[in-house]
Amino acid sequence: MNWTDERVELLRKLWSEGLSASQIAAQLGGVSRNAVIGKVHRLKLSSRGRAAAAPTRTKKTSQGTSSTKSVVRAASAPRHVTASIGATALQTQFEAEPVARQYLRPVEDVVVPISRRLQLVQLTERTCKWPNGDPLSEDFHFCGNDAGESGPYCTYHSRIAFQPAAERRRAR
DNA sequence: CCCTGATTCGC
DNA sequence: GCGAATCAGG
Repeated sequence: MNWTDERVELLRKLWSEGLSASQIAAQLGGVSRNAVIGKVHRLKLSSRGRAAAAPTRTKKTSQGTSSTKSVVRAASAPRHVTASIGATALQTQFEAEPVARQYLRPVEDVVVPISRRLQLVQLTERTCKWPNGDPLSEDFHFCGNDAGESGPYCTYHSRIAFQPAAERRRAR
């Protein structure tokens, strides 16, 4: 994959909108998050928002005898807060979505414990793939909780998906 | 362990 | 210029 003008433009857009490098990579397709980050740097459009920082990194180049322990923290700049729920926020949207906004209220999660409300692109092999909502709706998302290694769902949804015969009779 | 971005450096 | 490997942190 090469960086066409269109792809670079999309990269710029998504990056400025606050999407993570991996999310951008997922939407661009054909590139890794590293590629995205590398490109972002080359385009000199890092920072994304406010002040960058003063890393003062002296890494690589034969790291053997290091004695640098300078810890000078610069004041963190005010962040552009994007609506998010959970650690890995969902900031994914394609074109349309100015409609219904979430009220950041976990109220509707009475039956389904806690959903990380992940978008399809951010599911990994360890995230619960239990779908919630109408696939045709903007609100569609996946549970996203830790699914461990034993299956496609988290412990909660595993029980629903793989109900013991006895329990299933009652549920009917 | 999952994830984030930042940097370096061989290609 | 590109991006994997690596680093540093949450």
